Amino acid sequence: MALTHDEVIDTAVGLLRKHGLADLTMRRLARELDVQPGALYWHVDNKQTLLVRVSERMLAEVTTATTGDPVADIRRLAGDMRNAVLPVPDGADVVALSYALDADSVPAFVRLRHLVGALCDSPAQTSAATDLIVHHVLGSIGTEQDRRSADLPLRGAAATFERGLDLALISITPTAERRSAHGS
Amino acid sequence: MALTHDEVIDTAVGLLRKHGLADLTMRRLARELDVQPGALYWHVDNKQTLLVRVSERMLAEVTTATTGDPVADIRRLAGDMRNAVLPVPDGADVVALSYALDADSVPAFVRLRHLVGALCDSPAQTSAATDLIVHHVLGSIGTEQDRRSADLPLRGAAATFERGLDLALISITPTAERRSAHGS
DNA sequence: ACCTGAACACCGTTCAAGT
DNA sequence: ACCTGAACACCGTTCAAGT
Repeated sequence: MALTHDEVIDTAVGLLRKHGLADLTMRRLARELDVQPGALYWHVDNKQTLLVRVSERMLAEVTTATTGDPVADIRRLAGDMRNAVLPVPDGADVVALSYALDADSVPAFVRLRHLVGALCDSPAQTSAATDLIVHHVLGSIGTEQDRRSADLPLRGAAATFERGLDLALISITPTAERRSAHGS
Repeated sequence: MALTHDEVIDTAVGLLRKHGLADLTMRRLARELDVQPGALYWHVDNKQTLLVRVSERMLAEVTTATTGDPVADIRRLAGDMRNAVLPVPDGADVVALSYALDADSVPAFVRLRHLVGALCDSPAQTSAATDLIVHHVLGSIGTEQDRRSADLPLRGAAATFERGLDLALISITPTAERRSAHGS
């Protein structure tokens, strides 16, 4: 039976999940699929675009329901992204690449932008705030993954992630709401 | 004359600056220095620690003078980091690695943390805000470099960088100061 | 102390040729 | 249409042996 594009991507995600980027090579991927390395190039253009597809697959299931409160929704969405990417070694690097090259094709990013937009006055502010949040989410995960792979202590990674996210949210939350959020 | 550690790092920085990570290989580095690849391992443990030293070298000259206003100083320091890293292809990735593995050995990061601390009430808030700012700075640069190397348009990268930084600063600036800053 | 030579176990990508 | 076989031009790292 012939290889499919999806089969290639799924196997690539599995390889990344198990061993990280160092073992996600075109040759290892081919071995895993019992084909010659050259066969992969019928299904993907090159390794870079393969990684973009891998990133999209990793975030495909991050589609939280809306509660009506944008701040709460952003917090959940960011948390879900973290949960999806953190267990995949080097996941943050791969996702950062796809955010840079093709952010619009990742529903989770599109949705985040939409939620942030509900709190902002201008498109420029929406862009800046979305970027700030994405950079923090991916930066936190990346640091955590780099430290884990070097066997360094993680200190309170989850808490630092949440606190940084809260700071980013404060900057786009009207003062009135902010006061009530602090009280809760 | 014998090779020195500094000579190895300097040549590595030059290679990164000219061609990016894809051409900063141990073998290419050895060729540039007119030695056999194995010789490098007398001077550095492995490629990963070489990259950490390269990052430290890249940021070594980012040591802006203090003006007394922490917000202005943070803005300058962040801008100087951007100017130092942006022209070096894949520089953001390399610096992110060293921030994760050994942030305390990079004076620019230590100084940023100190400046942020002057605006925060607790060590936990200082950590969170420093992380937020560093993630934004490196994330912005990384996105810009990924897009540049893929020949994609950069849109207003510099403006988005500044706006995101401003948002991060708002979150740790007392309301009173914020109002006067907006007026200036 | 510092480096060479040579090896080991790999890479991404291309492309004529097969089916 | 989809894949093999084989090549091209590379990798990071180790280590006995030389000076």
